Amino acid sequence: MGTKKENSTNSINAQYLTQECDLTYAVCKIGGRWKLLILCKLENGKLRFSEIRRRIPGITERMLTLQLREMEKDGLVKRTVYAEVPPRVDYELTEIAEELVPIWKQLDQWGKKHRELIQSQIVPVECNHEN
Amino acid sequence: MGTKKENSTNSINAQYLTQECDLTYAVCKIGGRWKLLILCKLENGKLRFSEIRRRIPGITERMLTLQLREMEKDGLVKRTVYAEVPPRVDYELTEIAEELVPIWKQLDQWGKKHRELIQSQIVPVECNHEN
DNA sequence: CCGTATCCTAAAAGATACTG
DNA sequence: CAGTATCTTTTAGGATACGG
Repeated sequence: MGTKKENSTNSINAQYLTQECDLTYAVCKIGGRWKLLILCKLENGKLRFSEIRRRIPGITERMLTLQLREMEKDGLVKRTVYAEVPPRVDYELTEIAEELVPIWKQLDQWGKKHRELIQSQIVPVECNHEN
Repeated sequence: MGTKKENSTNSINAQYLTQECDLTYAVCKIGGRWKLLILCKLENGKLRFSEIRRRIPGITERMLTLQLREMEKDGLVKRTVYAEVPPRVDYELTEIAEELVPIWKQLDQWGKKHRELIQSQIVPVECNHEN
């Protein structure tokens, strides 16, 4: 105890961000493999821990917890614990996180477009007999 | 030789992307610590290797090369080599990468806003005598 | 000038078991 | 249900030296 560790993903934060450009700052806050993906699940309202989890195939509980905690700390999600048995916790976007919605929508669109573009280019040299 | 390695940052690519959502795909293409930062330097036109390098404090040649190569492969930057001595190489955004410009601009704006917001919240308990 | 090649460290992420 | 706690693997990224 006392040895803080395992607290932050995107540890770029500490050094590089204090005076760095806002883009780098933003990337550190919402970058990484999971964050945007988690946030976008909350786009339509509150979700419970297990609901988020089910919507993100492949994420472990540990990772989800880690990312959620970090985003809570960064003011991106609001965590609400209900004093019930069995326990119930839900997560929702904060105002500042809501402002990211258009960004990830565009990014999603871009991803789709890029993927299609790339796929149309990699027409294999040897013709695929499937078609 | 033959053992491919050290080829990809964001190696999430391989497995998770084939059928994954477009957002994850996009994150893999332009995520990571450096890519957006590099791309945005090219926003106003071609730049040489050394120029990019100078504009990104803290990046090593190795990292810059790695990221540029990967983005070239992914169709995000176009690399042009001039047969001169001393050698000259420049990089520019591809069309599909140009479409990211509004996205990183918004992200930059968001970063600025978030940073200010957070800073205004962390008003220290003990008043700072500097002001 | 524009990179590679090696070697290395530190994070991120995964597997698994356990708990209030 | 909603997490922690460990442990291990994998990957990103850095330092440095050298090369066409």
